[in-house]
Amino acid sequence: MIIMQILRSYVEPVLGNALSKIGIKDDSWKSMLTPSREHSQGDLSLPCFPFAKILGKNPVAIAEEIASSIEKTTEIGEISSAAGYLNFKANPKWLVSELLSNKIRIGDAFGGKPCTGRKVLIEHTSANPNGPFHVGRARNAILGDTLVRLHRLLGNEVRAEYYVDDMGKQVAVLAWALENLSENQIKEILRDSNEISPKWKNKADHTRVRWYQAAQKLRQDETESAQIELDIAKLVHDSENGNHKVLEKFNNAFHPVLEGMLTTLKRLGIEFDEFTKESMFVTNGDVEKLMKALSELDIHGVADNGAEYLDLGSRGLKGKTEFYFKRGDGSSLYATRDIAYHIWKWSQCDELINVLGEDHKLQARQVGLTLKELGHKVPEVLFYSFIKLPEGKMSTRKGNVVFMDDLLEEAKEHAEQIVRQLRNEYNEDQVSEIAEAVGSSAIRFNIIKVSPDKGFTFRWEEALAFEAGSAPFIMYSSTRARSIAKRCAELGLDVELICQKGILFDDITDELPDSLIDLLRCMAIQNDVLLRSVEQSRPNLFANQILNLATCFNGFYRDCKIIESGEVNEMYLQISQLASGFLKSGMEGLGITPLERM
RNA sequence: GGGCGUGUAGCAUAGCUGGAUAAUGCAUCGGCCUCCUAAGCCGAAGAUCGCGGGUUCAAAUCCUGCUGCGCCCGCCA
Repeated sequence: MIIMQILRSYVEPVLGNALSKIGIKDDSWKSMLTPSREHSQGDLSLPCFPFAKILGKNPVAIAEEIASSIEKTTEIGEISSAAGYLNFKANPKWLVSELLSNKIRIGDAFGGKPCTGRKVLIEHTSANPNGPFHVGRARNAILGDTLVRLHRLLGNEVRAEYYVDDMGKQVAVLAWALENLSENQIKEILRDSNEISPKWKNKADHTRVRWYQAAQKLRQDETESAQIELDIAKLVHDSENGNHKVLEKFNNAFHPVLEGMLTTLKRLGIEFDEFTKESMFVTNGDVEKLMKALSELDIHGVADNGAEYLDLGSRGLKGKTEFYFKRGDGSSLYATRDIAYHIWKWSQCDELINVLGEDHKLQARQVGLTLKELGHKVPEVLFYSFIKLPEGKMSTRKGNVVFMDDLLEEAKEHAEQIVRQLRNEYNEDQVSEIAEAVGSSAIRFNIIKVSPDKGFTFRWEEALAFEAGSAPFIMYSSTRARSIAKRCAELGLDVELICQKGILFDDITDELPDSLIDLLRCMAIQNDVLLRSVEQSRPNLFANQILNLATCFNGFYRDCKIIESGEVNEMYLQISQLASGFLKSGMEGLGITPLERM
């Protein structure tokens, strides 16, 4: 149930009537009737400037004329004009009764329906399993998981996928190193690098990455590299030809690393429904079939050594237009396998979304154009810009990197300090539980709240700021609401029963505090914002909504005492509980852990 | 060199399907805990929305040129 759309459905007929009376007959004004920019003026506004020319009148006068010709209704509480704008304000009493009517399923943009019937497949993260997450790589996982959660909140059936790169050079390097280098050799090769943190010496993503790094270093070393390159090339070649023994070796090499990486993500509330291995499309023949199909396209071309490509220039690609899908030796490339993967994904969903770093833009374009060429739909892609450090680009090699595991620990410790300071009555288990939730939620929110296409500079002070504008701020509002409900229950009230009662329009007082009305309006648009956030794949829009909701709740909390000298105001309690529910579902949508107390 | 993205108070950001006085947090200054959790609330101050042109009744928002920054332009992944 989308309240503001309901309001619109009441406004449009009366407004259309009024407009046709003064000579505006067509419907073009409908797109001009938009949510008010100036929040204090109304909920829906119509700028009357375009009518000025048509009617030969001053827009201010037109707005006034229309305003005075429309009668208030139960739903429309106020029609006013200001500076050429015609403003409609929802009747607060109507908002209260509508919101408390239990017709709205919290967090569900489509009212009573449990499901939209849409199957959405979201592929995100898919990081090469060769080392621990740093905050840069984690932006993908956090954005992707938030998108997954928001789609679920909307009622879509979602599958979260991790595409595992289990073949090719990167894994080959890791596998080679694990087989050929001893622990002592690693120590020697990496003697100039940072030591592994003792905290993570049992976490395979942190330990095995050293083998990977050592191998990378050796490969650059002139004297050693030739034979290593040959060895690795053979492994790569075998894996690409679907050699089971080699693929198993690769699997044994990266699997513990992937497990370690997933442990980190789990701590951030991120989980996957399915892992799909890249090698599957080689071993099941899909890639072979695909390359054959591509060879038969009009835009297909062959290089001197037999390598094959598509010339996408005629399909709108600029710059270098050749898109190679087959090497001279006949083997496939990463992008080719990715296309096979996409065709497979399309066979099991209605909507396909990929979360990719901005460095993949060209590649994604090539994949998209090729899919189109083959008669498939093009997936939607959420691109994000990279996270950098104040010192510059994040680079494991240069040691200029912040590991997600360290950030999580640091955030938790910081939160623990604050909890101990603020609530010395909590025991250590409580402190730890709260701190863990606060820490990981804050990290997530810090990243979600900024627009994906914006570059992001990671700063410790910001990641560890738990004030207004952060996840803990939202969590705090939510615990306030819960604490009130608990108090009411302690006073012997059946809170749930009271909330089910709703409230009759005529039983609502005419004088409602502004902050209460603000909270109502904020709740009224929540599902609209959710829908927009999902449609545009912009989690930051919804993050902002929940921040506003928390702020509005705090205002309501200030002005509307629910319990006053032992007496409970039932309407306030119902509104508080509704807000509590909106906060909770919103937090779940963002991956913020709701707490009972903090 | 070409393509894509980005530039908004001291800092970090929101707004960019054109519309009213450009919103929020941090930092700065001032006020609020005998009152449902002060991780909070209220107030003050702070912006030539990168620069120049254009379209429009109306531009932070659309178009165009310039400029700073980022990413990409492998028969790598």
